[in-house]
Amino acid sequence: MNARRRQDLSDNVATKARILDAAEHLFADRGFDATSLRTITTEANVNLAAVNYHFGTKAGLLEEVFKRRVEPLNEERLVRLSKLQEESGADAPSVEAILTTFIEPALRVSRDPAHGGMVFMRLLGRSYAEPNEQIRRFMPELYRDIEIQYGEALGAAVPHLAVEDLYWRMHFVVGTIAYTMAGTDALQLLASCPYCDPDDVEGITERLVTFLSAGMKA
Amino acid sequence: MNARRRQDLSDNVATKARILDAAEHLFADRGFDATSLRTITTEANVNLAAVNYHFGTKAGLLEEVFKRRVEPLNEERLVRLSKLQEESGADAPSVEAILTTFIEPALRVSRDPAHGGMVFMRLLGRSYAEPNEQIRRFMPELYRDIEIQYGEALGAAVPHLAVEDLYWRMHFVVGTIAYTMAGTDALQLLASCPYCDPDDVEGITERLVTFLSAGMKA
DNA sequence: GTCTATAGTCAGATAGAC
DNA sequence: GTCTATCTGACTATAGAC
Repeated sequence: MNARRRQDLSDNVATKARILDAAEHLFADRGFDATSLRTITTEANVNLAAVNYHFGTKAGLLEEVFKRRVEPLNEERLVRLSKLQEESGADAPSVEAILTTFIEPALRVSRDPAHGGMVFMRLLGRSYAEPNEQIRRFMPELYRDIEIQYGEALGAAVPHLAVEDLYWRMHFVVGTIAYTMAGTDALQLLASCPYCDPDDVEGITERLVTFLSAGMKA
Repeated sequence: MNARRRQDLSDNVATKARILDAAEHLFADRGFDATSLRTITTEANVNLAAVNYHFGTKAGLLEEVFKRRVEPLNEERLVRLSKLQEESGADAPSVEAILTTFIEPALRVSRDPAHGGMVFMRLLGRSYAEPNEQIRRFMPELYRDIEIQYGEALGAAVPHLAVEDLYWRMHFVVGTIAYTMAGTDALQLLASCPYCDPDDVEGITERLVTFLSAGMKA
């Protein structure tokens, strides 16, 4: 009996996870609208009706795909930011150090296939610019604490900046990171760079921090 | 007879233009997949079959929507860049001056409703991150000359930079501009900024140039 | 919790009259 | 060049057996 229940539970979890994995991958590759439930359930090796059973609607599935990755990611960012602020004592942490606590957790995720890896990062990057109603509704919620905490930290790091300048620059920072995550080959706009390796995540991170810190302090 | 022919021609042009206008607006608001030909033709006050008659397919319409705006925009950019280089003579133009020739034409377009205005800019910004096959195919073509000319100009302006660093920074620049154009309220991620006015296009341009130039020269 | 079968809707595209 | 009418196919979602 217990074995049976465990089996049921494990199947249940595995089914949900398989759907989430397939959806994540397909949404990242083709976009939300262009991905049908049929394609998702086929790739996940589950029945077509399973999505509606487990997630209610296709939009519900999309939301779960994001929540599963973004919540732990942002928690880690806030923990690192707190630690950094404690270590700095009375001094405000540097812009570089603050941005590093924001970017490095994303870097870690992007290298860990078990947490979505580059696939989810691509999806996340694209989502910042998407008109999809569902995404526009729940994403700001997922980022509320991030905005507040990083706004305060960066404000202390560049106190000479007017408030509106600070916010615009934070906006630019987020945009740059989002587009970089969305895939360096997103539009192959810079297709001709023979030296650029999109898989060199550490190198990109370093370049991002350098570039963004300079802009932030300008 | 002549009057009749002129009328036909004018109807033809007006029909195509009305379809393009409606499609541009609806694609920008809802995205490509989420916009049906029925919605477009209804808003344009033309018959459903007109899209297929004039543009072949829905994808063909999308391509025309982009071409109509991007080609003149990029031509103006290249003219300004050339002029700037002539004026500078043997000296390389500054990063700020180069970026200004890139951003200002977009600014001008965004203020001119007759050329698409903010609506098209939003669509264009989003398109950089879109997985749509059609867009990924024709956009790099539209930007080939831009990439070459600006790559050379910026390379001369920051000669200390390694080639791969230059390309990455160009990528960051394009990403930031695209994201900013995609709509400052794209995800309302920075919703809480009480001072930020998304309609203050000159102010945003100035801030963009400052931010990006600092990053470029870091 | 999983499956089959299907309802109900809407999509892009075209044939053929005018 | 424009229109009506319609084809064909795909989609999400659900009811109900197991």
